[in-house]
Amino acid sequence: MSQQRPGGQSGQPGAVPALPDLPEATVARLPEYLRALHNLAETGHDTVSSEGLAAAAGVNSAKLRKDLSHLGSYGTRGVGYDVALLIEQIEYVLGLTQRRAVALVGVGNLGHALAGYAGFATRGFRIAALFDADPSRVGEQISGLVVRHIEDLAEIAAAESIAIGVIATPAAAAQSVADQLVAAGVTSILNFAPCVLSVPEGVDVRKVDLAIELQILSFHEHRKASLTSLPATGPTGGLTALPGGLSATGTEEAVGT
Amino acid sequence: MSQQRPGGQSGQPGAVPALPDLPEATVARLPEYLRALHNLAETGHDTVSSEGLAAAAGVNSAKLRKDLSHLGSYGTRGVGYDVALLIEQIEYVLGLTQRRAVALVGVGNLGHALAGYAGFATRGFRIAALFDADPSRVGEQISGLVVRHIEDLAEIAAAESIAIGVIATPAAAAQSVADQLVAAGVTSILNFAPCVLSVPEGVDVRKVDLAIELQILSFHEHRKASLTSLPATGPTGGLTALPGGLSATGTEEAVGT
DNA sequence: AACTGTGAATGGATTCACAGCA
DNA sequence: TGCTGTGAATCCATTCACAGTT
Repeated sequence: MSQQRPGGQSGQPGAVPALPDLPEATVARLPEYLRALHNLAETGHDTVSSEGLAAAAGVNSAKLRKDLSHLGSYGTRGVGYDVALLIEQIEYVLGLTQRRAVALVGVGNLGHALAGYAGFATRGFRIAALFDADPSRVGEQISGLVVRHIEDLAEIAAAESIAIGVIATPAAAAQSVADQLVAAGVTSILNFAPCVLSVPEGVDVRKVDLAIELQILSFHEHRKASLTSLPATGPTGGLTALPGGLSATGTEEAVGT
Repeated sequence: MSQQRPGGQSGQPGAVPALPDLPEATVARLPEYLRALHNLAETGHDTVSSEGLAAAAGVNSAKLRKDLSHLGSYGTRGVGYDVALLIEQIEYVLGLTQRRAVALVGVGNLGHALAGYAGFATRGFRIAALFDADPSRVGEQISGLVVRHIEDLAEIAAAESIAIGVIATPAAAAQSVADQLVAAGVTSILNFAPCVLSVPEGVDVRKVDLAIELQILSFHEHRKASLTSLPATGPTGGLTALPGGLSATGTEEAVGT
């Protein structure tokens, strides 16, 4: 449990090291832990064991402990983790101690829904501005915000200190929008358009493609169907008919990314 | 390998070759390759090199070749891959030779958007029915479909051969909806509600949590900011606003990964 | 000459199993 | 005793580099 921190070892109790560089897989799970912790806090739990939190987050406990150990986080042996403290630590690491301003570009079908999505507001973000390229949409009011023309992006992004952009435009427009976001100083992009974006070094892009998620499920449907109708191994290549071949999506683990 | 084409044959399972069991990471990338291939086909390309396809899909060429080799797919050395053939192979493996019926539960903000999302229709899926638990929403017409009460789910799922369900309800309702989907014979679930679902073995769940995606980006923002400025600070219980908010100005020069 | 397919090497992530602390 | 934190072992994924094919 002894953790080293780069630069200074003041024995400040409860202090968190600067920013440990976490494995990406860990980073991707921290938000899920955070959500589970908030649930626990609301239901009156002050402490929680790794087993309990792992169950609430849909992972196994060894993974959870390893993830938290990367934070340098302290649980108490024999007891568990302090819920409130762990929430603080994770929120700090994720940079959620400030409410981050987000620009949303594209107020079509999906954009409308995102603009109204309460989950953003309740989990650390503030949609600070809406943009669209279609003049007939500019001026429209959505969830208390007026849609601005994309040309105003740079100006507003600077004024509102916007560092995160969400692209909810058609694929054809996405690269151009990304370029404009980057030019306006945005360094993180969440892209809902079904296309690859190219951005300069130092800009992070995450992609959410709804159809791709369904296609992955479709693969598993296809495989399940082919397994039930072809109990024995298929032709070609000496397949292993091992029962362990299934990707177990049991009652405890139901999530993947 | 004697991989036959899906072609106009019926979806009779006995007639098709067994599916190779692909690494999950490969499965998750195949839809992206497929999208890139469709783009290439539309722009008149008959063949494509691993280098070219990799660029279009946003991966490196070694990974792409390894992925495709798992399919048993044949490119031609010295030439590349046949675009049309590769599309067929990937669509076959992903189970997209049939248009799969999908049930969408929850027609709130997000549900509305999903119901109208053209990408589902153009990429292998048919939204066959909409459901909601709120009686005031039942009967409403969205994108040509009438919203049904969730109680009718089992009946309609059977009639429409629905094996895939999408949950776009609030978190509080999601587990109950998942149970009902499973009871209705659904074996794959795409969950947009921010919660962990528990489902029986054999049911696949994928989760999309929009706030989590932003929180992951937030982490990277935080890290970028901490690299360019402050050394070490942390919350010691009382939240002190972090020094140096964020200089949103430019600065796309900085870190690597 | 150009490109694929793949064994081998590397690097990450997950899991195991237990030492050590409350 | 009950639980965390962590080295060691294992598993999976990525990358390298080149043999082999057209």
